[in-house]
Amino acid sequence: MALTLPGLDPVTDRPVFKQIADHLRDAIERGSLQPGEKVPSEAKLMGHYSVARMTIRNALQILQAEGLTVAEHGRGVFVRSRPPVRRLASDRFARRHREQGKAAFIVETEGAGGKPGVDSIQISEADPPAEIAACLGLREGERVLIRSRRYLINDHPVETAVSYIPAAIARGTRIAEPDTGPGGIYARLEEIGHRLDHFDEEVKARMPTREEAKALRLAPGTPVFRLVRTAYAEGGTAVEVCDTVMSTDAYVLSYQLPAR
Amino acid sequence: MALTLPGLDPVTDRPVFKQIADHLRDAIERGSLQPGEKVPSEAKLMGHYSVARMTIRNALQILQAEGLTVAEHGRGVFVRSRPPVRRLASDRFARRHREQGKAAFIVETEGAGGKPGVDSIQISEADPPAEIAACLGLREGERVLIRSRRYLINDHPVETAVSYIPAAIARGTRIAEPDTGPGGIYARLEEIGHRLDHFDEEVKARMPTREEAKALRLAPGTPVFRLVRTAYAEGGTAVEVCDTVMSTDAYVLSYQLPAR
DNA sequence: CAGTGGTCTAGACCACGCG
DNA sequence: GCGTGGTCTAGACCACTGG
Repeated sequence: MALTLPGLDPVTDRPVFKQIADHLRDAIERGSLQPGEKVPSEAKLMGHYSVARMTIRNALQILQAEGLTVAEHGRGVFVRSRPPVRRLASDRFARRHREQGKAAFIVETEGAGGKPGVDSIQISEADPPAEIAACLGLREGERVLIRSRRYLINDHPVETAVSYIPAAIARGTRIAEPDTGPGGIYARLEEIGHRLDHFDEEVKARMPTREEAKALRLAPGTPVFRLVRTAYAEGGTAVEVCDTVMSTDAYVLSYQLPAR
Repeated sequence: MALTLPGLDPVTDRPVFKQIADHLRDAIERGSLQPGEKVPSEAKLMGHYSVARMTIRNALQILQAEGLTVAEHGRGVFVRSRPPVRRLASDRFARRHREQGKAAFIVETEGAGGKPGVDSIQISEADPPAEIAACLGLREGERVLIRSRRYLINDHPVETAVSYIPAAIARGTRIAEPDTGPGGIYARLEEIGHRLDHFDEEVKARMPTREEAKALRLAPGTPVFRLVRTAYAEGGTAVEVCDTVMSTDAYVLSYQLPAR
């Protein structure tokens, strides 16, 4: 193989498969293996190290779990290349952006030279999950409009989002239609008298569920952000909660914090 | 075993080890297996499903990579119990907190009933990495003071942090001492005339490197947050960059976004 | 077709935790 | 000592990719 890998250390206590993973990780971090490049096949690695196949596979799996490589059946194992990231600024829901008439996602994606997309739009009315009811300050029995959708950039899914709006507010408005019109949900909320004051956004990160990995076509070893954002109208009433799951590969979040 | 698991589906295409992982995942999500509880041993699962050990181990590894279980050598595999989380509010660096005389981390941890700790404090002066120099707006050749440390709650590490302060600002001040005094770095910066205006915070998440996993004693399947926070003084000069890596198990980040 | 990774078996020996 | 998970071997057959 073109790539030169060290031999095994015969004295160390470190298990063989971890040593092999270390060698490959080093090669990736040094740049000897470039993003997109093919890692030596299992057969070649078996030959190089004179070990059984399972030992090689264990080593490769470490790298995969670390998000450094992806395996493609029948083709090989490849160093992962990072997709372009989208930067979310803390003023992304400012009124001045909304007034331009497009949803935040569309504007930002086009601005970055990508093709935005939204699919899997589903709308329903139901009792809210307890966590959401608490965010919205709803009493038992008050229902919510649920809008769920998936966002794509250049036909690749990057984010799923579910919005919850008190049914008392949304019922009969364009918020309950598939196309919410220019400026999206927030523009409609302001039109019907809920002038927005601020948003609270809560950020967690974790490994995806199977469903999330599928919906976002996540490579193994890719965590997700979970954002729960609550929109407050002037006067302090919560008027919407948006629960989103995003590929951490595709996003950098950016916030401004006050010092005073 | 007390837990009842379904049998294998003889018709599906889904590989056996994935089916087994599904059964166990269901049991965890349903609550049939509670946090801290022991998953049936490999031997028992081999008996229940009549499969080879590697098949069981592959199944268990899926759950581990998903962050649902941890294996303890010689004891068994256990459903992970989530540690208490620390919530970081977006006003956590507000001056009113700083003026109480304690560092943000100490105040918050004690307030939540935990025992705060800081260790591995290292201080040096060096040329900044390119990324940091860019954040600080430094010219070639301008050096920085580097303060690195690790934060602990109840003796468990949760976060590593590295601060970079232009050497021109920090040299000869208490910022270059191991103990920065009441209110920490930011209080000292304000005392010497750099009144803080705001912070920019950039949030990413990814799987940890080996070193990070070790320093934070991360369970397999736990991603990390990487925060890079730049402090700006009134007038717009960047006076500090803080690069932190945090266990996503231990933190929820919370931000307020403007709507105007 | 050859080469690749995906799944699975049936063993082996070791290291750790606990009684 | 026994049960646990950790590492490793040496095979097998399958499914996918590409020339």
